[in-house]
Amino acid sequence: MKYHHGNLRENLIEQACIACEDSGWENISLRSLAKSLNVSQTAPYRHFETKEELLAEVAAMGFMRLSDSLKKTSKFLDSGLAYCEFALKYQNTYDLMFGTALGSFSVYPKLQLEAEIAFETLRSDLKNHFIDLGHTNISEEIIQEKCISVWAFQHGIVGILRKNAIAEDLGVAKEHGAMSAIS
Amino acid sequence: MKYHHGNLRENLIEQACIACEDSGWENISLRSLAKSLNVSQTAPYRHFETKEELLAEVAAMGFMRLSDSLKKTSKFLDSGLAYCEFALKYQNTYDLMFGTALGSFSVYPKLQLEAEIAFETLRSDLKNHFIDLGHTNISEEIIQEKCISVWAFQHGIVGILRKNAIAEDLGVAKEHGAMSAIS
DNA sequence: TTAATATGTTTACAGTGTCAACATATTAGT
DNA sequence: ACTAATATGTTGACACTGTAAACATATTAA
Repeated sequence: MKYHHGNLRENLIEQACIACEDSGWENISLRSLAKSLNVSQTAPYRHFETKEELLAEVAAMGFMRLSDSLKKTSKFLDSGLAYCEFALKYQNTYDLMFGTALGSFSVYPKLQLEAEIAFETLRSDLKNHFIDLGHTNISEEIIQEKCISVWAFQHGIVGILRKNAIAEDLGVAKEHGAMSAIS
Repeated sequence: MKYHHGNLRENLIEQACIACEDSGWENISLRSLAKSLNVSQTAPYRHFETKEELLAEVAAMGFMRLSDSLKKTSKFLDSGLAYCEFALKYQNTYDLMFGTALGSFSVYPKLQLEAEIAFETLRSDLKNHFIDLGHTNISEEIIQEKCISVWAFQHGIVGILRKNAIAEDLGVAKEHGAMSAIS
């Protein structure tokens, strides 16, 4: 059950998650990761074919945590805020999840699965929200569509505002967020 | 007027733009860029303090081209489409412009300026759109706010859809885009 | 014409991802 | 229990990378 190191694979993911949030995915190096775990520089290659494969694992963990954050909210309108908070609290991880480090999610089944779970969480919240509002006969397609809108909008707001390219008033945008996209 | 190479600085930016769109900003290297211009590996450092400074220049060019694309549209509703088309046509450049390669735009005055010009283009289109619709007394603040919404939404849609994380039906989303964000 | 400055080169350092060859610990098959 | 297969780890190497320091020369300004 126990090989040389024990569970190098999980330890690598764990350390990579920390390193990612600490200093961004671009500054993660397999070599320093390996060194910090007292293991040779090429040891990670027994567990990941490439660095990107490890990063995909880190991103998947990010989606799991996002799902958790979303699940903690009771009302849908809080979801938007929770999403924003997650994105701003774990900026570096968020960048990995939605940035260009990884290609299409479909290359990494686990990552795709976790991303879908996060989306499903939002979708069911939205569905309940519509029910609460008395909109009872809304098709799944429309819910899906609206959900994409909400996600995209929140994602866009977060991205644009973090650039400081246009405006700094995040508070307004946050409250504005979920509301306007589903109006 | 003519130094050793002539105009190495502009040539570097030019080649970097091509290389970026060809293979992504992550695969740009100052060394290979220098080599392709028949110049020593460290020559670029006489014109850019760091690689990021060159990338900022490439991103600024991207915003200039985005502004051009937006200016070519006559009606506001076409702006959203033009934005989407730009983002999808110049994916790698778009990633540089909105991704995590550069920090806050304000570090690079020229980049910030060009980004603001692009935003202003969209904003004036939106203002005219409201006028066309008969909404005559809308405050600048609200226009600004709505404009951020539109941009963020389009940005979000592009990002999410390119991930294939949720849905593939871009056509729907594109048409859906500009409309719903300003409803 | 001379001094300052802009531009370019050579050399070097420390770091990277990843491959190939090899070593050994663990497990599976007989 | 012995053996073969496999999983895991190490060493060493290759070809890259950004960028700093020291030096050389072309152009411009005084």
